Formats: sequence, structure tokens, C-alpha cells
Amino acid sequence: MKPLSPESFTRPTLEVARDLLGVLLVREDPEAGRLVGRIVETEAYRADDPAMHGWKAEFDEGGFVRPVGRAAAFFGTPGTAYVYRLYYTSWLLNVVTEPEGMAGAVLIRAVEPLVGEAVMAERRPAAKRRADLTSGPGKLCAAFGLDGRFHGADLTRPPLYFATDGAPAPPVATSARIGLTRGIDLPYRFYVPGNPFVSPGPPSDVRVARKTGTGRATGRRR
DNA sequence: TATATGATTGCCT
DNA sequence: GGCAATCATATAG
Repeated sequence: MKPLSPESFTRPTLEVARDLLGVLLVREDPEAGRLVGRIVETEAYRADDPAMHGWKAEFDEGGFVRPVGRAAAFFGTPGTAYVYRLYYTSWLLNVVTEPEGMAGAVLIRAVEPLVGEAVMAERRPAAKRRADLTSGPGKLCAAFGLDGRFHGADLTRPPLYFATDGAPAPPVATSARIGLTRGIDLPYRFYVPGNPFVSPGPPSDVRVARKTGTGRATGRRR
């Protein structure tokens, strides 16, 4: 098992998002021991992206505005963590991408448990099936015990890092992202088709198409 | 300062 | 499939 280098993240966000499929997420937990999951679903977020946090402030007034607030993390060192809380129950884990000074991040949406599954199950009391353990961005953070303390952490070294194990690259499918209300047409979601741990929600363009009856949903799934 | 809302989850019918 | 939970951040006044 080999940790990914910082250079792995100093690349275009879409490439990083796609290449992270099949990669291991490793957590050395002082209390629970080692937890490992294989990444099966990611999403990319970029500077020219209406779904990007703080994008509006960044491009305000027609000139370059210094990034502020939580959005500043997107411009930071590639390979560091951007962790934030959505609503009041869920933490989401992102990796910062692109060279320092450029905005970009990849959201880790789902992993397949490999090591420490008993601990994950303990931390996910609401999970009724095995697939519920880590089949969503908030779920996997709960299973791995991740929260705001990891915001800004270096993800190229313990206690939380990415690693390769020499397994062959999995098949990759793309779709619109899930759950967004802006930027829903961009095909920035990558997943391993058929894997039971891929999160269950429909891509956001399908969701909106059904709601508005435009019939715009095309067969992007699979 | 005040109000609207979201990169979700889980429990309800 | 609908809907509530009730926090941080963004945006308006």
C-alpha cells in the first residue's frame, strides 16, 4: 500500500476525480485502529462552477477578489482536506486540487469498506444493510469518524491519507452530480458502475427534469 | 443584524 | 416518494 504523493493532486480537478476511483482511503484511528475503504464515487468542483462555494465572491466586481471564508480552502495546498458540514448532521470530505492559488476540489461521495467494517457498522447505527455503511458522502465520514477537525489536514500522510494497492483500475462511468440546485448539467460525477456502495440518489439533472417535466433527462447513467 | 437555504440522511406513509 | 431536522454561511436590508 503506497500513499499518493502531493503531486497527484496538483492536476486538473476532473482528472483527479476520475483517477481517485479505485484508490484506497486510509484512516489510522487512535481508538478504533485502521479503517480502509476503496473509493467508488467522486464529484469534481471547479472555479468556473456555479455549485462551487464562494464562487460569486471570487468573481465579483469584474476583477480578481481575494478568496474569503470557507471558500479560501479551495485555493490552498493540493492534497489537503476541505471538510464542511451540510445541514446539521452531515460532514463532507473533499480533497483540494490544482496548483496552489487555483480553486478546485474533489468530493469523496462513496467508498467500499475493506478493513474495519465492524467499527464502521458501530458508528453507523442507522445502517440497515451493509451497503448503507458508506454509500454517501455524509455516511462515509460518519463511518470513518471524520469531522471538522480534519479541515485543512494533509491527506498525503497519516492519520488520514489516500493510497494505491496495485489493484487494476475499475471501470468508470460519468453523470451529472447529485443533489445540486446549481450547475446541474455538468457531468462532473464519476463512479464505478454496478458497485453496491455507489450512493443511491439520482443525478441532479434527472431530478430536475422529472420535477419540471422537461424530459431533458438523457441516458447518462451507466 | 435578520433571514434564506443547502454538495444529506433517515424515518414516515 | 415525501418530509423534517435546525447549523453554518451567504446575502440582503
